[in-house]
Amino acid sequence: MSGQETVTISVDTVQDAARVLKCIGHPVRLRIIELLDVGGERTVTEIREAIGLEQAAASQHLNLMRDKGILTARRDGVNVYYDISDEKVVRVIDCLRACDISNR
Amino acid sequence: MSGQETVTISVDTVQDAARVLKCIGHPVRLRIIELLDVGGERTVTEIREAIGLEQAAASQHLNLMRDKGILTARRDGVNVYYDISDEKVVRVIDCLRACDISNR
DNA sequence: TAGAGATATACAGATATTAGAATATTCCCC
DNA sequence: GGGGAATATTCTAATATCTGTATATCTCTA
Repeated sequence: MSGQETVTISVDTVQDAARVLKCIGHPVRLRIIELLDVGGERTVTEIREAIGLEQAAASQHLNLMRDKGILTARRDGVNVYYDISDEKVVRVIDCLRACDISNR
Repeated sequence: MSGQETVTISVDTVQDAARVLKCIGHPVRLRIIELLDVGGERTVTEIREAIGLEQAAASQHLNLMRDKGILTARRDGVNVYYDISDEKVVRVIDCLRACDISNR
């Protein structure tokens, strides 16, 4: 570390961090992440029913998060199981809970 | 707590958390928060120059975050000093750094 | 009060997001 | 191979967001 660097998230990577945060910053997607964080991997249908989503909407949100690298998808026969791909995301979510960001 | 609740961020407050996250999830705004977190309160002009923003753009992003309760504004004569309003937001940002969410 | 610097607001065009409906694909089982 | 369930893709309309330009407001000082 140089010591003169004031921005600890570099300018280059701010883009990526912002992209992930923005993606998480949607009520439906946040609830999906919550669900997966608490209960582990789930089928699209399970997620759909737990949260109350149209099939297409569920699929779209899940794909979006997979594209961003937030979720992984694992096919098992007819089902596709989604799960959180990266412990880092979980830690941010845990921090959200700990900080109770919504209770202001 | 009832014990049957599986979603630890309640459905009601997920909306607010998502709103804050989405707001933070913008490269410019994330950099502004970074700047304020590291160096404390700053003038609009200082922020503007540090990040390289048009005056109107800076003002708009700052206002947006103030509206969301992320920043506070304090007028001192001709200048308006912005700062992070809530330790909670700082902690989420710190967590972001700790988790290095952008380095995946 | 006039002028100047700092900040905010209004508006418009471009772009992105979102939800829903329809359709397609994939996979298993018969 | 055919049927059916699970999931994905495509398209569209409504809405929201972003950026830039122009204009307005605020505050100090002369």
